[in-house]
Amino acid sequence: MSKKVIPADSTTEEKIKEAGRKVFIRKGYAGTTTREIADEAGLTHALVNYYFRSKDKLFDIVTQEQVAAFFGKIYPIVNNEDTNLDEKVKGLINYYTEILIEEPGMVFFISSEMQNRPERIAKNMEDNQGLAKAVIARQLHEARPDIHPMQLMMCILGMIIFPYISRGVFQRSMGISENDIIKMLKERAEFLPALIKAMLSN
Amino acid sequence: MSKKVIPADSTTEEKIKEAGRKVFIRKGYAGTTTREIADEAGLTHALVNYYFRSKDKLFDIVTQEQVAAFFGKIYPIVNNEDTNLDEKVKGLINYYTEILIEEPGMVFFISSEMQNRPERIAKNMEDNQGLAKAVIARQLHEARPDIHPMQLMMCILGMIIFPYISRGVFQRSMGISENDIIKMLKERAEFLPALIKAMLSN
DNA sequence: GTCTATACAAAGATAGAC
DNA sequence: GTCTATCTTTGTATAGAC
Repeated sequence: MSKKVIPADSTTEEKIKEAGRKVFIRKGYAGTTTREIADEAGLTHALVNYYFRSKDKLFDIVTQEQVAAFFGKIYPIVNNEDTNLDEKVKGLINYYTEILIEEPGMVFFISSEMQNRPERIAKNMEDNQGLAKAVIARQLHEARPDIHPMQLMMCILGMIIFPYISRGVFQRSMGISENDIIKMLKERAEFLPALIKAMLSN
Repeated sequence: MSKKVIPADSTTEEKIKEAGRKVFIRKGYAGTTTREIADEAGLTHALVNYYFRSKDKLFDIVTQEQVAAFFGKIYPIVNNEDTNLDEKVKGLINYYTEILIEEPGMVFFISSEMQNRPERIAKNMEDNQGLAKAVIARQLHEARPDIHPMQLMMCILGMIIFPYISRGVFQRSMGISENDIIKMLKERAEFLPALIKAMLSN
C-alpha cells in the first residue's frame, strides 16, 4: 500500500478527492475547509461542492475508501482453509503492522468510523462473509471451546490495533522518539504470535 | 460514576458545560453548533462565548474532564504495593467495564484524544507518576522479563478497551441487540483475567 | 458581573455566466 | 466543466441594558 501521488493528468474529481484525503488526514474534519482542499488541488472551492455535493460527502467517501483498504485484505487471510490458526494470526499481525506503520493516519479514520458509523463497517464485513462465519472463527472455537470466538477475536484485534491508537501516548509517556516507537511496533509483530498462542492454549 | 443531571439551580456556566457535553457526545465536534448548545441549556448562543471564549475551548474542557475521569482512578490501582499482578489486572478490568458500560460516549473522547492530542494524556499520566514507573510495570517485568513491560501494558489495555471501541461493529456483524453486546462485555470481565494470566505465564 | 441584541467574518453551499 | 458572485449558516465579538 504505497502513498498515493496525484498524477498530473488525473481528472478534476480525482484531484479533489486526493487533496481532500491529504488535508483531512492532516487536519481532521473540523480543521479542514473546502477552500483549503481546493487550494491543495489548485482549483476553486465551488468545485468541491460541484463534484461531491458537500464537504461531508467528500469526507464520507474518503473515509469509506480508507475503511475498504483497511479491511479488504484480511478476508482472504481469515477465510483461508489451508492455514492454521497460528498462521492466520501471523498474517493479520504482519498485514496491520505494515499498513499502519506506512499510513499512520488511517487508524484515526478506522477508529472514528467504528464508533460513528459501525453499520458501514459491519456491512463491509458481511459483504465479505464476515468474521463470525469465517474459517478463523471455527479454528478459534476448536482452540478454546469455552470462550465465544468473537470474544477471542476482540482480544487478538485489540492487541494488534490498540497500540496504533495509543502510540502517541506511549511514545510521549516513555519519552522516546518517533523512530523508537516504530521500532517497538515492529518488535511487537515478532513476539505477539507467541503471546497470543499462550493465551489460546487451554 | 453516574450520569450527570443538570440541577435547576446550577450556574449558567455549569448549564452550558453540561449542555455542551451532551450535544458533543451526541453529535461530535463538527456536528455541534454553539447555538444548539445554547438551546439545550435554554440560553442565547452568545453566552457560550462569554463563558468559554470559543466552541473549541468548551470542547477542550469537556474532553479534558472526560480524560481525567477515565484515567483518574487507575493510578491507585496500578501503583498499589499490596496487590499482585493478577489483582491489578482484575481491578483494571472491573473499573473499565463499569465506567465504559455506564458512559458509552466516553470511549469516543478518549480514543480521539489519544490520537489528536496524545501529549495531554501523557501529561495527565506523568502528573500521576505514569505507567512506566508504576508498580505494575515492575510486576510485569518479573512475570515476563523477556518482553518490555509497556508492550505488555498495550496488550492488556488493548484487550480491555478495544471491545468498547469496536462494540458497534461486533454488535451489528453478529446481528445481536444492544443488551446482548452488553452481556458479552460483562461476561468478558469474568474470563479476561484468566486469558491474560495465560498470556503472561512464561 | 450577567445577559440580550446585534454585528461581523469565515466557511459551506448554490445559481448563473462563460 | 469551470469559475465568479452571492446566499446562508455559524463561530466570534461587542455594545449596551440590567
